[in-house]
Amino acid sequence: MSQDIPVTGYAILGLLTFGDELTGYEIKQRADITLRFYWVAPAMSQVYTELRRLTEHGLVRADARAEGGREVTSYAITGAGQAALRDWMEGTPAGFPVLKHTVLLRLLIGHATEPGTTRRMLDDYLDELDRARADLAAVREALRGADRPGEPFRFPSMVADWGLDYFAAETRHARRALASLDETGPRDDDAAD
Amino acid sequence: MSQDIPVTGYAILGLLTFGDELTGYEIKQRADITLRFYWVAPAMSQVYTELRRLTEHGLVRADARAEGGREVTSYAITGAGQAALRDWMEGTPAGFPVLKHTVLLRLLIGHATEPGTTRRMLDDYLDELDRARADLAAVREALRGADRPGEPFRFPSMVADWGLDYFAAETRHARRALASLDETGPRDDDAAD
DNA sequence: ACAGCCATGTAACTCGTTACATGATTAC
DNA sequence: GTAATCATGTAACGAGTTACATGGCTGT
Repeated sequence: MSQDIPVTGYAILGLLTFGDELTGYEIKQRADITLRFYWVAPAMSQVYTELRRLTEHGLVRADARAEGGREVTSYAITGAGQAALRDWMEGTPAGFPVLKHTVLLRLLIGHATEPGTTRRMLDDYLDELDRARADLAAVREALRGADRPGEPFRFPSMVADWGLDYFAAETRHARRALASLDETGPRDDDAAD
Repeated sequence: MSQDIPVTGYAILGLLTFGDELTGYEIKQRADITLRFYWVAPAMSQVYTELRRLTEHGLVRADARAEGGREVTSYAITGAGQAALRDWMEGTPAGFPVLKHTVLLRLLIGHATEPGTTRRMLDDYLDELDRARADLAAVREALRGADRPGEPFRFPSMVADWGLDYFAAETRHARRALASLDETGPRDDDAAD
């Protein structure tokens, strides 16, 4: 049933389960505000590639219409698509999240550079975290009113709350790391060792 | 100075800053217990590919010797390698972590499957989290005694503590999501909507 | 004797990216 | 009129994976 579709394909399929018919362009936009936090923000070209594959497998239906002078194609999930998605969700082992955390990677080898570099990196990270937090918080707010059990945005809301807590935790960790860096003293030439 | 080296290359370079000369095989092992949590556990073949590239760029020195009947090659970071690593750490913008979180992705579209599937997934995730936590805790313990400011494992310890807190937070989030799923009632056929 | 670990690599392949290309519609 | 946004693709490429291949050394 569900063969040869990469996870991003299922992610796109998932975006199409919220009711609307979407163009590739719109899927990219939705991905940028949702998937981006937990999976990836796929490139436009990747979205189109994936949509073609899904169409070939019969998991989505392409609905091409002429809108003014240009061809616009919307995509809707098919019955087979919903079945494939369900199969995937039931039949795939949880799989541990993969974290590509450049900040932690660079903190790990912090001894290979000056403390100031590491501090600057952590400060930058705090800024970016705050931006991400604000973006996600806006998304979360937009879901209010339809986030109770049985309502359409229940699961997206749960995920958004999870993500907001995650960002909050990351902020705490980065602050703690900064504080720990200061333990040596702002200029680290006396108390070391 | 630092051109054309993928992040995993710098990660390997970083592993070589802790003093030892390592074989490709040993690097893979170290990566599996450290990098795996914050970056990736590269495939063996990838480790060798990267080592060849680093050698070509003069960032590591390959030290081949005959050990019994077989050729064993150890790698050590060079001065140029340390400079390249420092350049990379100073000159690269922080870059937001990329999270490929299949569990969150599937929770996001939880409405597309039965509640039991989602519960099972979260239960599995809790198990895996506990295993990962135990693995990382063991690593953390091994660093004790050399984790103060100025000591060699200060930064690895900071990162391990960060990671342990992260796993703890994930555990809380998964439990909260499970609790929230139960809000509808263990069998969800009455109070929904 | 045989399994499991140590050690090194090649080949084929896939996901996903960046760069490039095109053109229509909308907002200022 | 012109910039931004909507919309769709192709081509080249790179990082990283799995599968395959080889062989010595070590413990039981």
